[in-house]
Amino acid sequence: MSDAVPDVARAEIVGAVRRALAKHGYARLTTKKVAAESEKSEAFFFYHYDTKDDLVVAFLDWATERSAERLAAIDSDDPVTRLFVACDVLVGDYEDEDDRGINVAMMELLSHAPHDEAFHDRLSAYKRSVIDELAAIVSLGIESGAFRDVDPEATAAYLLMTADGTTGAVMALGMTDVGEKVRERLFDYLTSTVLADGVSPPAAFA
Amino acid sequence: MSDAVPDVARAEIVGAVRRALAKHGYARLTTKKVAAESEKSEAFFFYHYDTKDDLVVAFLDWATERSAERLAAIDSDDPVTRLFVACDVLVGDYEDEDDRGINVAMMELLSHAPHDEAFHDRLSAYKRSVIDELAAIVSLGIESGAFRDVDPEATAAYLLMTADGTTGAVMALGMTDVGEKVRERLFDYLTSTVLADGVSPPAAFA
DNA sequence: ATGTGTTGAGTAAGTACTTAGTCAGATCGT
DNA sequence: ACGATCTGACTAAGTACTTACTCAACACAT
Repeated sequence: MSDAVPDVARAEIVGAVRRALAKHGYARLTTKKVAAESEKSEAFFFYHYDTKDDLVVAFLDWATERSAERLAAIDSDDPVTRLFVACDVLVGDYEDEDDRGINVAMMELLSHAPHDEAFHDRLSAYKRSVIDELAAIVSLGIESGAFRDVDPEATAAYLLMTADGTTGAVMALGMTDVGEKVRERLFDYLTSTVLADGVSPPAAFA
Repeated sequence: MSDAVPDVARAEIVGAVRRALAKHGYARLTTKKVAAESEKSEAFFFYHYDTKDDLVVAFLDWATERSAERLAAIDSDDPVTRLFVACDVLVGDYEDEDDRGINVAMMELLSHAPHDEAFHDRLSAYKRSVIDELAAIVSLGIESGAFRDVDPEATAAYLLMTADGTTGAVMALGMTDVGEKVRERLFDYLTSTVLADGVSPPAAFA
């Protein structure tokens, strides 16, 4: 669909937007700064995309796709493992600088979503899909008897909101101590409230 | 401290910045748009504050103070009631348009915090103070025997992160259904994990 | 008269986006 | 085979406009 932009050009553009966002933030983003993050000229970006906003949307599409793929890539048949790993992925890795930049950028676009329809549409679709994905894991666990009979949708939403809030404080403000504590509580919650009696968390999340 | 700006002028300025942020977002905020939200001229704002950023910081100071006051204003001696009401306040009221605008604006400033030291300093101090406040309530509850022997700091951080994530998705994306579900789960969490055996939630939070 | 508050009319430095053109390589008629 | 022509990718140098911020001048209370 609408693949007017060649892959190699889009990769270059998305990379430059990503680096510029990490360095300056969305509010201070200019097309000049984007171009400065690549070897190409400023006009190069306007040759492939019509407006500055389209550049950012291209980055956002890439970022949401990447995040969705990371969730989908969890390769385990065990619902218990899948749920713990999924939450771990959603909270994010604040040691990794690239990851941090991408997460902060997505947050800034999220908070600008009320004023930008393209951001709003893409981000709410993304959040919905993550909730669906988590709810599917929860449903699977209930069927297999590993989980209690909780409401899958509500549980999924609850877990995602906790993860989102944590990435905000940790990635944007650097409150890593809070991040550690919340991660711990979150896994405690899964163990005590979602897992059925007698089921233990995966070894890595003790 | 540093009350160079008269109260009446500051109120006018903070109000105009608040309305401009609600209407356009931080990324698209201009001093012209701020002035358009008041009867005063653009130069009026530069007479009282040196830079555009100072105007936004004045708003941020007002907003964090307002939020902190709301938490502190909870008037109950019962730790159970105080904890439930505090969480209710933190998740926010997404029916109220003003409240929504303020919360979205604070979120946008939060996600810009990595690129703005003034934002970073104010917002991390604010988050810390909220965690402290919540932790104090939890400690009180433990002493009184109404709560289990949980870690006050970790529990406080966990609750705040969940509330923060929820306001994000709900206020910025309008996912009110998710908000309802999470609120419900959050109160369930308090009831089943924080409250001691036999202690019931306040009537309003059944 | 002096100081405090306020403004209309600026200005220099950006801002997103355009234009007119270069250039490498595919396609073509002969 | 070989030049002519076309096409998509790319850019240097703009353009029209917006931006944050300034300043001389005015109002008015003390």
